[in-house]
Amino acid sequence: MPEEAAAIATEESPTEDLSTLEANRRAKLAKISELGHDPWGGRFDDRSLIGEIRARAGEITYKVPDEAGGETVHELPPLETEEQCKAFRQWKADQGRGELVGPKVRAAGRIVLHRDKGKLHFIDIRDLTGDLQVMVGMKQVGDDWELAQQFDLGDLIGVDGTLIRSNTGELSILAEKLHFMAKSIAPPPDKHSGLQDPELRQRQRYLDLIHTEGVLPRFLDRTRIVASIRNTLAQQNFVEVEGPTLHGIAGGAAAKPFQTHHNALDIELNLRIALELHLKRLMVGGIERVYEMGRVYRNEGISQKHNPEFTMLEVYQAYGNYESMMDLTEACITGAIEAIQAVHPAGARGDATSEVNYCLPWGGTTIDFKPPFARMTYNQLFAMHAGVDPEDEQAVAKLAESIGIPTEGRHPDVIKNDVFEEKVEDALEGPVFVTDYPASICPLTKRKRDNPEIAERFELFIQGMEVANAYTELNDPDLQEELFKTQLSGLSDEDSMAKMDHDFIRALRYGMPPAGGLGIGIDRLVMLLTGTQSIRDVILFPLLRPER
RNA sequence: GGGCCGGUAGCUCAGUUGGUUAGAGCAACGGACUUUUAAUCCGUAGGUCGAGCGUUCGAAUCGCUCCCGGCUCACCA
Repeated sequence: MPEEAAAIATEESPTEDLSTLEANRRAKLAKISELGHDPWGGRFDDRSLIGEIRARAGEITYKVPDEAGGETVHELPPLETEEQCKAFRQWKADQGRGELVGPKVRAAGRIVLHRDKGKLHFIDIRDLTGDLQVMVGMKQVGDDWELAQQFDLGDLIGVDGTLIRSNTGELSILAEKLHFMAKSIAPPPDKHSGLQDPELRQRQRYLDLIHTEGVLPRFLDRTRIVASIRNTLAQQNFVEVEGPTLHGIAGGAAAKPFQTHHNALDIELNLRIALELHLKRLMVGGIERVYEMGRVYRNEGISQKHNPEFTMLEVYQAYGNYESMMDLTEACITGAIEAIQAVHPAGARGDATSEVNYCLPWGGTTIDFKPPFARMTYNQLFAMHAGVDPEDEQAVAKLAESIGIPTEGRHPDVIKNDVFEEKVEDALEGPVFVTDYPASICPLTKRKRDNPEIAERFELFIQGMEVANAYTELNDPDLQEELFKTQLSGLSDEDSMAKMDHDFIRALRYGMPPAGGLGIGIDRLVMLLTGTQSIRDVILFPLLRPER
């Protein structure tokens, strides 16, 4: 053979033995077709969820025919311990005849374990609601026995059979008819340890959902939390809307936007960084209680608490103020806790009562969400955790210097706030509503009537994380315009004119009702309510570098 | 961007001071088994040790560069 040809042959062979595992699975796929089954399945009506099937365990009986031609129906004893199972097997043997009788059931799921014991296979299938054992016996399934030989871990199958218990008490479907739904050509991860590499877990989230314990329930909890918040808001007559995500001017927060371009209009656009300005326009339009829960995009760093796209809830309530938003925040969070606990049996969390447990695990500790949450002023917390009188500018500046915060030529309140972020926020285990912020660091907030130094604002801190932020909103268009200009004063005229949202100011000039406004970071709230330390574990597909 | 740690079979991981042909479990393949529980038992096959360059008689192991990831600090909110 010429050298070149040999080189080509070896170059090509890697693709072929790239995976003998895959080749084996493809061979079985072909065999399934030969046996007259569609290896990619089809509609499968009237199946029950595994959770529903498990709930029917009590219907299983043991029928013993008697001499008169009738039969005696025996209820099954508890079969939880080895002794109980052994005793039941002995009892069955003593009866001489009789059989387990259970309801006919139909299930579908993914094969996650496979124990092949000669002419009887034990197959564990998994669906959204849990796992269930299927017993496939050569005698019981007849022609489908050959199909069962083509099953691999990861395949999706359907089963018709009788719900029974095995000799060891395990609830099982004794299969009578098998159906093939889809072949897993790619081999699944280790059946026991699953995926460990955090990158693979995020990149191939589908595998993580199937194989990593706790992942699917956590994301289902996320969905329940979101649904519950919508419920709470609906009950209080808030109207959900959908604002634009493409903004000419990305306003409503101080963050770097992602930039994009519209071809037909030939204009530059930004992905939104906040929901605020359009929701306020809608309040002008008469939607007095309005909210949006949606994705915002910030072109900034990634950390355990930051993903470039995240879900934000913003709520505005006409004729309310920041204090109305405190009650609403509490209602949303406690409602969400009740919603996720309603689906987890109380015992599963080691809690014998059926009452809602507001103490949720977090790292090695717990967070007590029992309402009402603590409410403390900014200055109180400052004195408590920074150990310095917040009114004493000299002492605050001295403390700032000592922890490396620059003070030269900066506003005392700005220095104070740097110290607050450094010394106080991390110490706030919470939940605690921090109120009465210095007005100078909250330019877009209404001030207290009796004390213009204090802004009507709160932030909710839990475990050092800022979870919610609320204001009594500014509705004076002239003042708003003024503050926009001040905010942009560092930029060139060209830039500042470009960034001034004139339409928003124009809207305010038609009169926006006085209102309370609230923002909640949904991802962070989900982290706290599910005991998850990383934001990437509550986002199904966090941003990753492209695969190389 | 800085510091620390890591990348070995499809998956989970060992691999000594640089020393023979790189190992195990699971998964796969062949065989036994109709009540198993990560089934078990016997046998077989499976590797560009992240990539490249270098040091050396000899490199998974040492050095340099790069790629990828994790943790952490910084940045950002």
